[in-house]
Amino acid sequence: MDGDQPSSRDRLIIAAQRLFARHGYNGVSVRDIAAEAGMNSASIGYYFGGKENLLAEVYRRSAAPMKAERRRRLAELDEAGITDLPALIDAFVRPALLADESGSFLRLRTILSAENSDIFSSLTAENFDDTSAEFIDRLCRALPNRARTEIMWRFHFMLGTLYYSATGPQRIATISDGQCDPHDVDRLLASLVPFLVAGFSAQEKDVLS
Amino acid sequence: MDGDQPSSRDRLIIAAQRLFARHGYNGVSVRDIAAEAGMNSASIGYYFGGKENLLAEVYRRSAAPMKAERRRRLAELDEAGITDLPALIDAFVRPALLADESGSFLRLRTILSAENSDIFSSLTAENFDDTSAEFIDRLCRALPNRARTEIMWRFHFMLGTLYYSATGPQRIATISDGQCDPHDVDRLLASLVPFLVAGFSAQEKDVLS
DNA sequence: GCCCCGTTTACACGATCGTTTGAAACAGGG
DNA sequence: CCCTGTTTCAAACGATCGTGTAAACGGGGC
Repeated sequence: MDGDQPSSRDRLIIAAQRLFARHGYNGVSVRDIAAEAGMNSASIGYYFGGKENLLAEVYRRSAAPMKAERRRRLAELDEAGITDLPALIDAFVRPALLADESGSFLRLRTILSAENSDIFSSLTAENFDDTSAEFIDRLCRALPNRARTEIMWRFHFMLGTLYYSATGPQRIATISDGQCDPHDVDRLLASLVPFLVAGFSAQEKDVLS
Repeated sequence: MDGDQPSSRDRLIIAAQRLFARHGYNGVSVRDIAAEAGMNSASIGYYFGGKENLLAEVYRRSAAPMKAERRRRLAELDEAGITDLPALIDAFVRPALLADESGSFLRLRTILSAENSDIFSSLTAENFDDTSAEFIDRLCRALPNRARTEIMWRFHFMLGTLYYSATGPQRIATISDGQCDPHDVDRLLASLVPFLVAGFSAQEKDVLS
């Protein structure tokens, strides 16, 4: 192991990531974060200039590896010439659930989207709009006789299954008496990917609009 | 129209419902709620004894019509002898999105699940566990050669698509340049129900576990 | 030795939080 | 009209919020 300790700045980001994901943005004070990191509460003003900037830093820090992993898997698919739907969906879904332990970043994003929708939308657009567009393009290519609008709806539904698995895991665990554990990522994916593949492949119902 | 004005107590609940759904629990102060209802902030202490009790009241008040509508539609199905999957899923999904304008109750529940997971789980169990079990039973009957565990996973995914449609609607609207509007409930359902039907009907992938 | 400068600390500021209080305003029956 | 119980109000409570400030710390270059 490398003996380098994380810098004070990093310790703050890590502590904030954990607490924000657990209790939301408004539910955590700068004093809480500083205490979790073992530092003085004024240091977050020193390093980031304020609580909001710390949040932005947490968001960027967490989004980066997830984006990178998605890109890596896409490149892998390209190299192997694979274009089938299951592989594509897996390449999108798996990095989101593996990015950090038990998807605490997805949880953070869900909370932000509800609590601070203005801050959230700008952060999301900044960090994810390009990746999403890329995946929608590929989905359209994998499903050539589905309308692009319909694909976008289904992409939207897929995001829902992803976020909810990270946000509300205790619900399914309760209902199933512990038989379904959303923290077991491999088991979750084994059910989620076929579910999504079938959903994406569904015949379009004739809608009036 | 009936000339009865809503009672002061009801006005507070309605105002709280709106604000909680918009900004979360921690993001709204009792003074905000009182102002929205046009009353003094002390009245929420007078009527409910505290902010948390007001939240519980809001939750119960919002959950009731949604539950009732689901039951009504199920009874309708029973009466007509309908047991097919699309009708069943529609009976579960539609009341959630129609219960109040643009699913603000789903939004509230998502926020609570993330912000105050302890309060939330008790409220959810109190208000929804029976309904969920009922639907899972019916899903198992409609899909007799799928394992119950798998059905529960897919039920979990369905909840995700529901909640996310209410929580993060702006995302899909942005990505699609406004072509997909999650507030258009009919259009949303026209895409969502076939998606879910296909997902529920999917072949099970052979999982090791 | 000394100073310098990036870091960390303790502390105070004004604002706002949830809640409580006590009295004013209100209603209706005697 | 007064009495009684309910509802509303302004004001204040102690606690905690995010932030700013100024002093103390500590290791490398002179």
